[in-house]
Amino acid sequence: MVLRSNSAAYSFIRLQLGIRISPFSASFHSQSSPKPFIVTNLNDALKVFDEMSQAHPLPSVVEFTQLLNDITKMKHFSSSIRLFNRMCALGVPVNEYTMSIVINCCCHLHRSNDAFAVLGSCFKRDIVPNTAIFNTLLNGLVVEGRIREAERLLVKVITNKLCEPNVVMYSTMIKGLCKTRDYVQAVGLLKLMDKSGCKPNVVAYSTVIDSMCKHKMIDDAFKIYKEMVFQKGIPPDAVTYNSLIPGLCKVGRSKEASKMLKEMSDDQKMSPNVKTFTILVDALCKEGKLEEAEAVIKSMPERDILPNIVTYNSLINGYCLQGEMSKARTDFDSLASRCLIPNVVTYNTLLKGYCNESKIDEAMHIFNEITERGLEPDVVTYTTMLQGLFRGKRCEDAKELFLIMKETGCSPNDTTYNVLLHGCLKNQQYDDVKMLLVEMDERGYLLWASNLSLLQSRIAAKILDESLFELICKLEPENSVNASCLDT
DNA sequence: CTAGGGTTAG
Repeated sequence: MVLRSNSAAYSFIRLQLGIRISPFSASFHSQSSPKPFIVTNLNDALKVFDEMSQAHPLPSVVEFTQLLNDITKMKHFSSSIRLFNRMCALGVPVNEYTMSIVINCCCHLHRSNDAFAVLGSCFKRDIVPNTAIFNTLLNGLVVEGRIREAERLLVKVITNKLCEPNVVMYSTMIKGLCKTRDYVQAVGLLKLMDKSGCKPNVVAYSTVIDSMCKHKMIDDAFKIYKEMVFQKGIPPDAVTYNSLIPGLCKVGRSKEASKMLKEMSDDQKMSPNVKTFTILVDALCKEGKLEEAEAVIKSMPERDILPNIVTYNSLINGYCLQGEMSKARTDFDSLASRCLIPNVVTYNTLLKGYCNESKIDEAMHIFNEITERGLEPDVVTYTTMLQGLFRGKRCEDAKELFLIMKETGCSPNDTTYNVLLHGCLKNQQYDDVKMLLVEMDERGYLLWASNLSLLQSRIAAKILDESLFELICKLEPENSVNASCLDT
């Protein structure tokens, strides 16, 4: 149970802050007044603040707080906090609303400790924190992964009646519990809300559903979904579907995903968009169901949704995976007539397709086309091309390209190094192995399992020197991924 | 002022 009874009244906040809690202090009611200034950037805002702070008499707390709110909305959280401190120094009688903005800023900066310090000064100033303030604090802890502390805070809020917890507060706690995969407690809290009269809504349920979908617990997710819809009568919304559809795709159940997407499309209140459809198209392509993927794309305009370049990248990738390069090429060539501009991912996809077919000259052609079209080859482009060159046994070209890559300022990453290492080992380019291992070690990159076994076998066969073992051990291969796909 | 979601390539 989350809400075990706890008699250590007040202790959590008091201990944490060293402050006295006065829940019965009078609340401050500010009057609203028109906005004095309109600011759109930080510099203007800071100028306005300077003017305000030099005015006689000093503008009211309401005006200062509105300015603070504007700066916070521009996401200049640190500046807001600085100005708040200056307000306090000026003697502006800050109120509950000012405090909530500052606490919000601290939490956005992942500094809940500072947020609690602000809460402490609320109590000192006899400002009663409201539910929104406690929700923000709770969320701050959850965002920082301090789930146990978040739980304790919630318990204190309830047992000490610091504020009336609402559905937002419970949902925030549920998010935290899901984060640690504590679904027993997360679901328990849903039930407890029900009993306590604070009925869980679609957000509370969808939080749990989404987390389960992300962790491939699709059956559990549907159990909660059914409970929500059929037992509680809460209809799903677009967010619920956007969790369940990718969740089904992720576990290879694209048929059900496509049924669900149709269900979603039939609902007038729901609006699946191009991303929702692209998830399904991509899943179908990866399962090799290209005709179905094409059908989904064809059906999109009927729903006033136009496939974009990302949708077509998935389709092109699907054909590349099936080895149907001519179809991939046809779709690629048709992009212009659909008013779509290929991006670097499009080219990388085709490049990989040609490399997999060992059509290195075609791949080279695509590679050159990237720059001709005014795009920049990225680390994926270079890595794919390097892999293709090694596959075509063009080791000298590969080494040359690696140099060009570095010269143009494109930093190789761990995949690049593993691809190079694999290529060298498979092509008997043993002179380069040590240099690559040293550079990987310098950058802290991990060794793929496939490369580890290649290295071990070469050492066992006395082709490579035993002294490399020490270096290999430092690359922590036990944590690395299996890249046996390279051997195809 | 506070809680949940979604796309492509090595």
